[in-house]
Amino acid sequence: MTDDRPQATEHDVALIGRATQQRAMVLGALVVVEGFISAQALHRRLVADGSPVGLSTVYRTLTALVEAGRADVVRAADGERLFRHRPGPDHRHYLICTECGLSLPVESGPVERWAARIARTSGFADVRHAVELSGVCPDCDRKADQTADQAQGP
Amino acid sequence: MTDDRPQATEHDVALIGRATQQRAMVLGALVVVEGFISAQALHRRLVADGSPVGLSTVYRTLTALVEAGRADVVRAADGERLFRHRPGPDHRHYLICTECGLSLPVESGPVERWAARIARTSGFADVRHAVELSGVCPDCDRKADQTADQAQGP
DNA sequence: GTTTTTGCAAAGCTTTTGCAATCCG
DNA sequence: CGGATTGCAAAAGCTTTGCAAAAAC
Repeated sequence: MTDDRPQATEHDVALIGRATQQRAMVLGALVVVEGFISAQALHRRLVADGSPVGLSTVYRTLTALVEAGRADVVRAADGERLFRHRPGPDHRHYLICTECGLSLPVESGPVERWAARIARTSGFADVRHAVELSGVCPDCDRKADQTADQAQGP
Repeated sequence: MTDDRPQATEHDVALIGRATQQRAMVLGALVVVEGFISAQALHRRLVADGSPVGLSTVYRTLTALVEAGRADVVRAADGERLFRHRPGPDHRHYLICTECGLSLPVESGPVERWAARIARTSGFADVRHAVELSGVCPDCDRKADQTADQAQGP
């Protein structure tokens, strides 16, 4: 069976308006992913899993989750927005693999302190920071090396 | 006369291929702006100034400048890309006013060191970082306060 | 029974690309 | 000349929106 998926859905979904099946499915899928994913990719997953949710609903739900503070959003290099379920209330930063999307929380104390200091000393109000670390994770890097080897001849 | 505009153009333009009038105009306009600006806004400025450069040329030139390290690019909240002429060769971070676009370079040593350490310890390859600080500059903040005061009644 | 939400299709955005005409060297 | 560059228009992506049908409370 396929019922071992996390489903802290019904409860959370109410936070963004009426509790509908679609919102529960979108949130459920987002939780399962455990990493950043684009609205379109999430929609593809839902459809593939036999949960035919409309793309606009996915967008609307994700936007609502972000506004409600239940999801984080970052901007990929190509401009796509990537969403991630936010389990706790803290503000974190991630190191994201540009190949496979794997995301790793990183220790962000120094950046937080740096940003706080700039906020204090700059005279600016309501200072926010967005920090995105990206790279190629060990797995993908290994695969890339193998491909490169093949390409230049065995 | 209107000849007091910075024009370190002809020389720099050569760095991205042939020195054409259009590229000189795009780079010239970007230098004059002294801050972040979108490709479309820059195009509007050029047209308004009687320099009818094609929008695609603006995009191509800005992209080339970024690749050549002569411009920085950041992503606005709405996904638009904002470009800025980079006078020196160093990699910098800015504090950008969300109201007026004013940008201030900030001291970024701590972030650089933090990012470098993550890169070293994570096992990821080719780690890059994007850091964006934004807020409301003192001028705009003052204006906003005045507006708020008026709104709630004098 | 009313009000919100959905889904589809169409539009909106920024950005990229194809290709003939044009310009630089 | 000959290849690089331009400009237009069309295409490509991601995201948003209008509106009738469906679902929630």
